[in-house]
Amino acid sequence: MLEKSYNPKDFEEKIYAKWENDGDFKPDMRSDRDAFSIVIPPPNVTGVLHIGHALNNTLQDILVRYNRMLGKNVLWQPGTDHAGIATQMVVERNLAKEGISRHDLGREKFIETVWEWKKQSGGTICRQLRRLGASCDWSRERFTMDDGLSRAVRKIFVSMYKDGLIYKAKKLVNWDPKFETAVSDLEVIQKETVGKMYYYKYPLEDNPNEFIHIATTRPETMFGDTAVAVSKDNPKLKNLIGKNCVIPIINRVIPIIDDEHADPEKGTGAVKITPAHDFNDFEVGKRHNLPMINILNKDATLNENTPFAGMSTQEARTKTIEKLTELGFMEKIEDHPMVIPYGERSGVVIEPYMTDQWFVDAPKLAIEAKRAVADGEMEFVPAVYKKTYFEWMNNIQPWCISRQLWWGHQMPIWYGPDDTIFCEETEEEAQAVADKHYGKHVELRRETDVLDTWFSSGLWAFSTLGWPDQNEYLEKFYPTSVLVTAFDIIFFWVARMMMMSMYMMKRVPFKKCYIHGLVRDAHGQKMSKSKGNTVDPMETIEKYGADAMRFFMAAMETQGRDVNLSEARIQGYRNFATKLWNAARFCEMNECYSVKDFDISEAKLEINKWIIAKAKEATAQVSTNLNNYRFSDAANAVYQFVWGTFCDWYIELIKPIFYGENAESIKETRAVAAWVLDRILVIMHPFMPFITTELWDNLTERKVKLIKAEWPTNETVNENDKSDIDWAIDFIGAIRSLRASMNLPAGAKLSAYVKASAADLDIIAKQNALICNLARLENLQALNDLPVSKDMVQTVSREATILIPLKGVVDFEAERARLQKELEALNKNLESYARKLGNESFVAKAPAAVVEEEKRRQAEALDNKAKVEEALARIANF
RNA sequence: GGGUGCUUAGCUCAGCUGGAAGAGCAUCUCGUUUACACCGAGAGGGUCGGGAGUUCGAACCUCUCAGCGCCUACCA
Repeated sequence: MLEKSYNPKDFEEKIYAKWENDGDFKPDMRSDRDAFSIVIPPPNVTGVLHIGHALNNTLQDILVRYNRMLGKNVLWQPGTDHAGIATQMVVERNLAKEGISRHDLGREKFIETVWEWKKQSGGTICRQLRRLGASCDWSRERFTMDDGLSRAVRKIFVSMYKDGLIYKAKKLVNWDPKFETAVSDLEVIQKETVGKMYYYKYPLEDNPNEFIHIATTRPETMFGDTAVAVSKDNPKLKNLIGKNCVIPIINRVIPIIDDEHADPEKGTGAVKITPAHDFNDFEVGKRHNLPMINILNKDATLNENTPFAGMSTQEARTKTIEKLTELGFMEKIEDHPMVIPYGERSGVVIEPYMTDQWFVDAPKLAIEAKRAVADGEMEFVPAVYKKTYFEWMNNIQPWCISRQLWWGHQMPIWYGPDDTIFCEETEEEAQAVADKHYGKHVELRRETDVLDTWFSSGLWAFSTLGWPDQNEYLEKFYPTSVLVTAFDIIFFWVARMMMMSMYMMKRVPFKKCYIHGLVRDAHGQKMSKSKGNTVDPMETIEKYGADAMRFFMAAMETQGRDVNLSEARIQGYRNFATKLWNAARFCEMNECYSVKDFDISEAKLEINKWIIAKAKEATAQVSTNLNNYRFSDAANAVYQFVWGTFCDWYIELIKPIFYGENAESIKETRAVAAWVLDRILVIMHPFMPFITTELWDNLTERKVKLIKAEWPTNETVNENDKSDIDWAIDFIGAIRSLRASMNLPAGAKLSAYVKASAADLDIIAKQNALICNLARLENLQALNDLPVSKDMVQTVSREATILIPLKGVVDFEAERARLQKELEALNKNLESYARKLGNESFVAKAPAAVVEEEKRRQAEALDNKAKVEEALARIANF
């Protein structure tokens, strides 16, 4: 027996453990069925499940479970990302608590500590994914720093290096002074702020009483200036070109040059050029062969090339202004809106910094990655994201992949004594090549830099499947079927996977890419810790169950839009689960058990044929919508069928059968009810895997597990099977509505009369008991020649007129008002029909079916109007 | 600056190829019935941001105005 109430805590974790132990998530490698595969967007190993993961993984799990039930051979490949900076940060923070820095430990020992940490605490997010119900094949769990995946990284690195797609260059890069490493453009967050614009002047070398006026937001960088640029198109300043000016304080002489970068309209028209600390100036410097003076240390303090060595940029800025003011060069300071770059992880100001770094030739790799999308080999869903993808790919810059961190894939680069580079997959190979190169044994020095985390993530689609080793998983599951991810990592990850995969595999990593939005709070505000509006999905699961949260995610996921999290709505879906639970209890109490080999086509009762047709229809809707990644439409189709059709109508309609005496009918109805409930469990399983499994396992002995039950396809629905009961439902609705509007006590059993076509009367005759029961009627009979009296209220359902005698209790005023209102509505509609049908071009140009439909409505409305007028006439004098 | 999206019922949002405006929550009535009050029945509520155009017909297509958002960018 099922418990009296739905309590997800009783079974969710238990059921998950059983699935996993039974190996239900593993693909069948001997099967030759179609493959369906997804690689999980690897969460950071340091991560805890946040609400965005809950959405992302719910959607994946729905697709995975659906396809598994469709009979495909399914692999959902899980794993985690080593998350270079993030992880190093966490471990460093832990060490700091004990007063230790990573430098105290040294590189090797530190890395050991990170691995130790991973062993202790790295599994959190995977445990949480299990709690959510994610049916990944955990036996294949991978980590981007695993031996196999590391080998993949080295192999592709070497290959790209040898193909000239990876190169070393001394360039300005985004430098994070906190972690003392380069970061990529994408890891820099631009924040709008109101800063200051500083105006001051540099004296000319040949005449210290003449000045060139400068405007800058960063006066402290003046010690790195190696020129001042003006445009030759600037009539006021062009005469200065070719002269020299003097940087105050340090009294260094620099040239005034002509460069298009100096826009006469902006600032003072003259720009100080600091090639080592500004991306634009760097370009100017290259054009004019200017010296590049580095004024910063790795931690962004000023170095000995400045008078303020050791100070932070802020301190130095204050000092510089003081000094300039003192010397009389300062002119004015204005507020100035500007954009300041911050490190995504560190939160500190990013400095353009001149260093040796390694780059991937992204513009070249982008060519094939773009072509694959343009040719439809990889398709974005929704398609708008294709634009975003191309927009970025068309403007892509070389990708800085080297990081001066310790945690990550150390680059397979070795330097010879004369700094010759040897790039090989292993140290032995590099040594061998080097020895041959030098003609003798030499000492090699390994590059200390590690790779950007996203380098290894870019290989995820094939490295997790065992590449570079040829194997059956790679064979069967690559390219993967679909990647499900949020739009914020299209560039970080999706684009890089495309580039890496097209380069190495010559095939797309996934055939489709489903992009979902962000999870926001109930009012569409972005969730953030500072606003205090974050929601912990684990708490939500604790409170309402994983199924309720999953259903919520599915029901709210409309293509590409953000999801607003509403606790009320999650509670609503918990209520939905309760509803299903109770419906199942109803079936159980009435002995509706699945009948082996029961043939639904043999159902004879109208009501049973009806629900079977509706169930097939709902199944088809869910299938179609899931096939098109329309999660909310799929979820709503299930919801509507289960609650609105099965519970609200079918269960109510079959109660009289169960309370009656017809053994044949009871037997058939029990079998059908059980069949429909089973069908519900099947089509609901991808959304709510736990409750459906619990019910599946408890209601009857089963031959198959629900997780592997067959998802029905290509069923035919006989429209005739639905029509009578649909008619009766409308009819019951009309009576209920009439009763409510007339304030007739629910308890009062009434008689009713009907005037209708022979066909409709036939339905009434057949479904009399059923209608009377739900409409609370004593009896319902055809109105033949029965005199119509004033003591009757009237309503209309489709073409049938319903009359209910109310001896002496009719409130004529209320009834007149009600009928009058109905009449007005009909007249309004009739006007619109007449207008349309009176329009010659409508009749001539609109499709015949549309015109016919309009005519039918007109006829129906006219008919109803006559009936209402009749009723009004009847009570006219009371 | 470039790109891109949004504006529909009190709230949060659906509405796929243009053919009589929908859901959930909230609100208001009413509760005969042992599956369920985490419930049931009924009802009210929208000139689909403003304007113009295309069309027989527009929430949907075009233009325009207004407001909001996101991504991206080197404006000293």
